[in-house]
Amino acid sequence: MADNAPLPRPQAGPITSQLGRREPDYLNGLNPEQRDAVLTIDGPLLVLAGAGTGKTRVLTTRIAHILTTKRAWPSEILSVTFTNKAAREMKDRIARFVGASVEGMPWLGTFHSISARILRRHAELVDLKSTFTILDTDDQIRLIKQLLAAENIDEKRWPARQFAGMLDAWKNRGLLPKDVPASDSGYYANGKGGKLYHDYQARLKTLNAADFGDLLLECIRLFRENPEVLAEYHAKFKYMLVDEYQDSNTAQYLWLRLLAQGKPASEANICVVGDDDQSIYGWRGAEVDNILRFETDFPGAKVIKLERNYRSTANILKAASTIIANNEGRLGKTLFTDIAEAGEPISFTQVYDSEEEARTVGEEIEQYQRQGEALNSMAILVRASFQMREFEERFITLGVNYRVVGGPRFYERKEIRDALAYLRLVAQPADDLAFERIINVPKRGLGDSTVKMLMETARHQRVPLLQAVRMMVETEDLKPKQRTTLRSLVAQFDDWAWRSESLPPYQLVEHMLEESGYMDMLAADKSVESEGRKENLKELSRSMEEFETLGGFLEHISLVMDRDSADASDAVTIMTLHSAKGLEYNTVFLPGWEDGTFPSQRSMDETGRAGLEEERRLAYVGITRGRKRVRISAAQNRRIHGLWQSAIPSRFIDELPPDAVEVTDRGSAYGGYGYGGGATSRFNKADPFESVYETPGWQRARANQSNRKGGGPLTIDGDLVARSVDLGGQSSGYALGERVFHLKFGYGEVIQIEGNKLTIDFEKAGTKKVLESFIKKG
DNA sequence: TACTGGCTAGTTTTT
DNA sequence: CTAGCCAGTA
Repeated sequence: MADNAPLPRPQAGPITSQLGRREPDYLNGLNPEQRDAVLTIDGPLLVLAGAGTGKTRVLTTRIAHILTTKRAWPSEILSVTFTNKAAREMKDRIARFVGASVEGMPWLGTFHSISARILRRHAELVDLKSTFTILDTDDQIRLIKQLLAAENIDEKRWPARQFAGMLDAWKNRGLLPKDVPASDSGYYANGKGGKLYHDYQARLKTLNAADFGDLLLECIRLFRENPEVLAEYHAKFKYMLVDEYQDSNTAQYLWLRLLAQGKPASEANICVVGDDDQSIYGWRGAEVDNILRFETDFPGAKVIKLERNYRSTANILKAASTIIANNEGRLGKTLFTDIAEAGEPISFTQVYDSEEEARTVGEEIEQYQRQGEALNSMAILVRASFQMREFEERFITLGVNYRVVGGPRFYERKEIRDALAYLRLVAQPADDLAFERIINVPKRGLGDSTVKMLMETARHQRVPLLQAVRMMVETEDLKPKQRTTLRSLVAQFDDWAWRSESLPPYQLVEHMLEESGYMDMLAADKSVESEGRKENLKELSRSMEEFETLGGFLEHISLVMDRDSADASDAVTIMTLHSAKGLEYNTVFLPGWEDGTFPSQRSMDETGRAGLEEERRLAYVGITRGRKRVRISAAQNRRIHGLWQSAIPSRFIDELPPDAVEVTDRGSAYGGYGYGGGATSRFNKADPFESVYETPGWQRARANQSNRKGGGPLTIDGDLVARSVDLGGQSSGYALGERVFHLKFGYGEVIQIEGNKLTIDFEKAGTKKVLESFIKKG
């Protein structure tokens, strides 16, 4: 963590210099609502900030205001964000207001980094040591696999990933092992889910480790079980601020509530900022309800809506607002702008296939570039990452510079994780997961059987693996070859541990990689990737230069996993809609607006109407990223899982306001079948919304369905799916005991029904949970 | 212990 | 289609 360093005492200078003025500088240029949000600092406050309405500005100015009016010291403000990027941006902006003295805002950070900080202070109260390791998903899976093996659970049938997902969901909901309802834990591995969770937690304690979920969950437990600790934080935090509140999950909500309990709810100095229309992480446990319920949680809360948009043209705002208006259960905001000119209409282009889509987008990008637009000001936002490849390929042939945001992150790359495992083991010799990772990397001739033996000893003696190695090399149990290898490995680690006292971390890692043979391994590797891997390791060492202690660096990498694209070159950005939240571009391309792709079929199948609404919010996020220009496209044909499928334009196209949209249909020119009677026809109707279900898109959707082979249930209809989900299993088209047929699994019998998910005992494939839409009556 | 073919599964991912 | 994982073989 960058702010781990001792804090400089805040300087009174810049603060007092602001006092005595009637109208501080930082209030200049704020609109009335923004100003209100900045100045209302006592009592609960909910700021509903639509896209591009100056949310971050309000948040940072508010902090600046609290500081300059001396209502609190930097260390007395708790300010929470979801991403490191947001935290960093806030720090930078506050520093600009108040001067460098704020560099030391120690409690400005992500939920996770702040929780980790608190936990390290009171680690012993939650059965950890303050040096505990933070596990990432990779370690988590490895650990779960071990537990599954110990329980003799078939990994094929009960994948570790699935259990990791369940664990995550439980922790997101703030549930300790004892709190998980039996109906929940009973499902996995025939009722062993609860026990596994319990064992998993126990294992974490012996490893002196916590996973991401634990950072919050254990913090909550700490507060609940130790009121005196909680009281300490009540006294400490005079003001609380939360960014992107719509993305908070139950655990984060509980965490905040506990910390806000120092005062009666109606007097809590808590300010949450968010936009219910940009809640796109429901599938990850985010509860939009948290923001919708704020006024109930904190009675008398003031609500301020920021609706004046400073980013986009009127046409873009109109399109976004019209689409999002189709959602129910909103707090209801409408964006508006002062800019008189409507700007370019949103364009919608239908193309023959995804290849042509990439070609078209490529051409347009080159055209805008010729007109003087920087590639940096253009972005392609896709629903799913598989859509990216086609654009990348096209840009390579065109020679257009591009940058992909997302994908495997730097710290998740294999070679980086290997290097980190070496470092972790030096910092924490009890880190068994790290040990297992590198014991045979590079290859040392220490295979499964040796590792098994070591683990056996470790378990019996109740010591970490590295310690078990020390014991084993003194016995005759190992084969001579392995014994020699292990002996020198231990000696190496002792040497590294000793060196770590004097060498700065970046030199230590270079030394270790060289000495361990890792670099030799890469040098011997003739594959294309090995060069890149070496580069990455160099980059790792470079990034470590600013850290003085190994512990400080490790904390940083486990929590601050951001992929800083330090790349300053001019390039088009390709990324998912999810990662685009919070960003803006002059020109935004939104390809792949086909029903099934976007909105994604799976979202609708799994969560029905709620899923569709979240997809719609994604559309809203996508459109509002554009400042000047938004260009939507849909392919008539797309290859999914290797086979070509014809697709109809997204239902969201039908929800766009016709007078802000311009339609072209390139697809028909290529002999593809267009839809309706000419591309623009449907937008010429007096009121395209008089019946949404009569629009060509829908008619085609319906026609498509009745033609589907097998004539399965209408899964494309959000309403129908939603109904079956909402009624909690009563409305399934299937009955318990019914014989059904699944294209892949064959015949089987329905043994459980949950909404549109059926558990079926297949004759050949065993028991599986499948979506109703994938089966038919047998 | 290390490699290679066959098989399976296949959204979104702030920490 | 294709990438990642496991099981069987050298």
